[in-house]
Formats: sequence, structure tokens, C-alpha cells
Amino acid sequence: MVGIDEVARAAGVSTATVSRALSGRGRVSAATRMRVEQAADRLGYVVQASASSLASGRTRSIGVLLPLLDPWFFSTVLGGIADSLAQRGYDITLYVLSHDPAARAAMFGTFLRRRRVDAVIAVSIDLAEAESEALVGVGVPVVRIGGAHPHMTSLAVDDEAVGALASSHLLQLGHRIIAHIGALPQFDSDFRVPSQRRRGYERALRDAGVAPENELFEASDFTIAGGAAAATRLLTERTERPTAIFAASDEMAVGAMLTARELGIRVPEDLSVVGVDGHELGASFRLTSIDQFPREQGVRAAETVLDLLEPGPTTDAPPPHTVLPFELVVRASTAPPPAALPTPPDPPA
Amino acid sequence: MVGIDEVARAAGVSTATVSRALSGRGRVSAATRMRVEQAADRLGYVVQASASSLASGRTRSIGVLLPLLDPWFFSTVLGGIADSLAQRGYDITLYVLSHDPAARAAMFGTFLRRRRVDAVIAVSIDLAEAESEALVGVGVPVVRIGGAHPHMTSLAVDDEAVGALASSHLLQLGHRIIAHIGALPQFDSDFRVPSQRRRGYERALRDAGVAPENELFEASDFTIAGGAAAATRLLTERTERPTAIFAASDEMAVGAMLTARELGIRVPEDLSVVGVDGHELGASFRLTSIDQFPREQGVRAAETVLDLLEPGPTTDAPPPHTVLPFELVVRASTAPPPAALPTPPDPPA
DNA sequence: AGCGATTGCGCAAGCGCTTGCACTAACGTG
DNA sequence: CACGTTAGTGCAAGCGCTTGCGCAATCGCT
Repeated sequence: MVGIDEVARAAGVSTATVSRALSGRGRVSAATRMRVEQAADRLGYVVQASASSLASGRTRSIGVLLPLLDPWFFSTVLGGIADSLAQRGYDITLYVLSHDPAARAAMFGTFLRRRRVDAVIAVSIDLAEAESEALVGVGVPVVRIGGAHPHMTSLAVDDEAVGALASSHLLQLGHRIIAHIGALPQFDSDFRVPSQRRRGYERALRDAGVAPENELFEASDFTIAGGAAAATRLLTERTERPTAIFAASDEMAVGAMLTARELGIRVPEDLSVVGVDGHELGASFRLTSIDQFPREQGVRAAETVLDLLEPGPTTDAPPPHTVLPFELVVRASTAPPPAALPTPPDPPA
Repeated sequence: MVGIDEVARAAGVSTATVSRALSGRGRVSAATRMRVEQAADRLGYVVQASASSLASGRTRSIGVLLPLLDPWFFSTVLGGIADSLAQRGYDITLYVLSHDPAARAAMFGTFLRRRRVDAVIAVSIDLAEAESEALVGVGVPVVRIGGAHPHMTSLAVDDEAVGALASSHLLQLGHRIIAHIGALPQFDSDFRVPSQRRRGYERALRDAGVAPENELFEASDFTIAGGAAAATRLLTERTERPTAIFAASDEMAVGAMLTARELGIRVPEDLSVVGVDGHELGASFRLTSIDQFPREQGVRAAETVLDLLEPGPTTDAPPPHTVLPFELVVRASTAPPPAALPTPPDPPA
């Protein structure tokens, strides 16, 4: 393996100059820099991460902390992060949080404390108090996607507004019996997002003069199958069937659509369905959804974290909290409710 | 930040002993080890990755190279890898290969050569000659998932057999006009898997006395929308409509099912559909599929790579090539073809 | 009891870089 | 033209660990 001193010899300078030329820190004349770069290229020299980190205290790696990997949302956010960081020469070290408490403790107690990363991006993780402290205690900047925290820069969509927007869309179409598929409690401990969406849903209903009923809420697990199961309960167990379902993720919304089909309930004629995310599935299913641009979220988180580490002349410290955009995409899964029953005080018969 | 010498002082031993006690290398008495561990715990000491790596040459990190992140298959494999490695105390450094040639070159030329990882797991990547060389040139063990290579340990399902099994299933049901949705050329350059599945499909057809037609092949992109588009062409542009479709991924198979529904073609009465992967979607759609246990693939790759790095007494060198299992899961998307027309020589009308 | 083997531990020399400081040369200024 | 600045480079001291080697103590065997 060729080291920095070989490059130094080849370029006729000291190792100090090679280091400065290749890292861009400290002054080096243009001519020298060029000679060094050429020598490095020719010899195929690449600086060794551990030596560089030990000496400089910088690692050129960002830790990304995720609660899960296979839901489309997370892998898409991660994709955005990975692309952006790679462009800037940063590696990414992946930490997937387990549900197993011991493994989880090891993550915060050991893995993250090895000083392997310059900063951490925590995606949609609702941390326990001790975990937040541990994360802050690692001593590197933390950028969160989803939810704010006093000691962390954060980016988040206003999930209550998302829930309200989805619900308002249904209300405006004339729906009054609107069910909601949200998260099981154990999911809410990972990312509090779902309960905020639910709050938005309830607020929108109340604002429209509709009392949210507990019976119209079903908890699920953010999978298609889970959404289907929840929808089955919602659509079969009540005498008065909901005319619309707002699901807290596109996967669950699709599950609900599948259930409806199985039950012979037409979408959108008999049942409207709205999801959240902007999932690839959405277009194929003609699903009305609230797109929250997950890939962009990843890109922005990456940029934020890099601004934090390398404050440029233009973008200094990023704002401590950024509100991310979202957008209602109306497709063909929502329509006015079947009978033209504009808010009957009581169902006639 | 507490360092090794503080722990040494607290435990009343030298730093050498602390290092040995905590790493498990070299001899330390049980009593001393315990004292050191307690001191380390009490002080919250965690060894600094860069210093340890520089001194030892080991990084306790595995590089994972992926072509993409959002297809379910890849994120699921990654999840399996992440879990297994975390259990053994290894970090994972993620390298997502871009299609952009410059970024791709940087990946092999720079990122992977920083000596940040002890080994690399390359998932379903069909590397260019130069890239393979670069990867081997990094000087660390490489484990591949999918496809063999002379200088890399590999795990792979026999994708030709997968293709053949899917096709045989359809043939045995009596289908004779079987279409196949495979990969666009640019996908095949990333992971050659699709073309092998196609070979299996063609072989099975020929073995059954059916000549595979080029017209019955459609190239797509492994997404639901792509599968739907491909199916639209297959189901509308031919006079003689196929009675079955074998799609090279579950996502594309689901797309095909959606298209069929839109066209009023019933599945499985009028059209049988088979996919590959074992996607979560499969169960919800009652899709007959070939499960290839992607999460397990990740787990096994992780175990293989660790065996390579830490040859235990039991499992020495892992075999250079392991064939992975797969399994036909028959659900409700396949059935005998509609009319009982057992291989008509010519369509009657 | 005697002797080689083994165990347990410390010393100190690195691992391959980065960077503060010192130094020289070239520059701008009055 | 003398002097303070600034630019460009090298020297060498680390960064925080690991590990080969050496030594002493203990063990197992005859």
C-alpha cells in the first residue's frame, strides 16, 4: 500500500505539503498542488481513513440512525442521504436500531461512541430520554428528520398538518364517517409521527363539526398486510360503514384498497382512501396521497449536516428547525361519498 | 473523553493490559479482566475506532456495496446484514453505487480504498472488469451475493433454476403461451440475475416443447409501474394473448396483476402470474412467487464474511461458493389456462 | 526438587497521518 | 531601501491505541 511519504518523495516535497495539498487545508502553491495531485494519482494514493482521523479528529463519515430499513420511506430517505454524502466525499456508517433493548443499548452505549462519525442523522426516531442524552453525549452534531429536540438540529414535516390536510380533503368531498388507520403503540415509540397525524385528523374533523370516534381508529403496522387487516375490521365490524379511510402511510392505504376490492366495495365510488408518503405504489394504484418527498428529506438532511460541519461562506449555521414541504396529490381513490347524504343528523334508515 | 490510560490507572494495570482485556486478544487473568471491565464500564470508556484501527489494522467495520436502495429486495438484504453484523459488534459502512460513471469511479477508486473496512459484501452487483479488479485490489475479502467470481466468496441462488421453476409451474398447469417480464439492459449491467432467470424460462419452455418467442418478452425496470406497463404491452398488442406471465420480480408481477385488473382480465382465471422474491406484497396480492428469502441472504452473507475474518474453531474458511435456497410459494395468482385448449397447433379462430 | 513450559503483565515502539511552529523568500509600503 | 507582511514549505511532535518482546511467577512433570 502506497503511503503519503511515497507521494512526497515522488513529488519532491515533504509529507506535510502532500497532506495540505490533498486535503485543501493550509496554503500550498498551485504548482506544488498540481505536482502532488499528479504524483498521488499516478501512485494510486488514497489517504488512510484511520490515520487521518486519528491525527485530525475528523472522520469524513456520517452516522445514519434508522429504526427500520424495509419500509419504503426509510430506504428512500437513506438513498437521498447516501447520494448527497457520496458527492461530498463522505462515507456513511449505518446504524439500524433494533427493538431488542440490549442491542439498542449497545447501539447508543458502544457503537455510536466509537468516534467513527463526524455527525449523526437520526431518521424518524423517537428517542427515550436516556437515548437522547447518549446521542448528544457522543459529542457530535445531530440532525433529526422528524420531530424537534432542543439539542438537535431538525427537519420535519408538520405531521399534524399532514393529518389535517388529508382529513380536510375527505371532509370537503362531503365525507363525514372517516376512519383512520394509524400506528400500533410500539411504532409510536419509534417515531412519534403517527400520533401527530392522528391529532391532525381529529382536529380537522372537529373543526368541521364531526366528532372523531375511537371506533373509527385502527392501529396497524405500516405494512400493506397490516393496512388490509385494519381495513377489514373497519369495513365489516360496524353497522355504519365509513365512507372514507385516511391511512397514515401509503402502504396501509393500499392494503385498505385491496381489502375494499375483496369485499366488493368500490374505490372511490363506495369508499375513498387517502395515504401518506408519496410511495411508488401510489401512482399504480391511483391512490390519493400526501407526498412528503422522502428522498428530498434525505438530501436536505445531508446538506444540513454538512453545513454544520463545514460552514461555508454562504450557508452558515443551518436553522435549528426546518419545516419540510408536503403536498396533496389527488388521484382516483377519493371522490364524494356514495349517497348524496350531506351530513345527515341521523341516518334515516 | 476518557482514554485507555484513565482506565488503566483506575484498574491499576498498564494500558497494554487494558487493551488485551477489552479486546480479548492475548492473555489476561480472569480477575484482571474483570477489574478492567468494571473500570471501563464505570468510566464509560469505549475504544476509539480510528486509533484502534491505525494500531491494529482492523476496523471492525464491513463495507456493503449496493446498486440501489429502494427496491424491497435490497433494503431487506441490507436489513439482514445490519442485524447480524451489529450482533457481532461490527459497524457497517454503506456504499450505494450510482449510475453516474464519475461517482461510480470515485466509489471504487477512492471510497473503498480508504481502508475503512475489513471486508466488503457486494450485493447483486455485476461489476465491470476494472471494477472487479479495483475491488479485489482493495485488499480485503469480498463476499458477493448473486453471481460467482474467481476471487470472491459468493452466495447465490441459481437464478436459472428459479426461472425454470417458475416457468415449469406454469407449464405444468397447462400454459403454453407464457410471457416473461425481465430487465432492461441497463439493469442487467448492474446485476446479471435477470438474464439468468430468462435463460431458465427459455430452457423450461424448450424442455416442454414450447418455443420461446421474443415477442413474449418484455424488458422492464423492476418497479410496479414498470411491470404494469410491460404487462399492458403483452396483454394488448398481440392477437394471441398470453395465458400466463412470469415476472422476474414480485413488484413487476404485482404491476402485471394491476394491469390485468384494469383490462378486465381475471387473475388467475384468464391469466396466471408468477413473481420472484418473496416480497411482502405477495401475500396481500395472493401472488404465486418464488421466495428467495432475501433477509436470510443478508444474514448468511454477514456470517460468511465474519467467518472469513475471524475463523473460529468450528467454521473455518467458508466455502467459496454457496448455493442459496429458494422455494415456490403457490398462492392464488396461478391456475390452469382458461379454455381447455391443450396446446392447440393453431388457434381455431 | 529441578527444569522447561506456560501464564500474566509491562515497556515502548510504532501504526500513517495532520498541524503548530519556525523559517525563508517574495512582496508591498512609505 | 528598510521593514513589516504574507505565502509557501519543512520539521517533528503527537493523535490513542495495539502488540512483539522480555521478564517474573507459577505450573506440570519426572
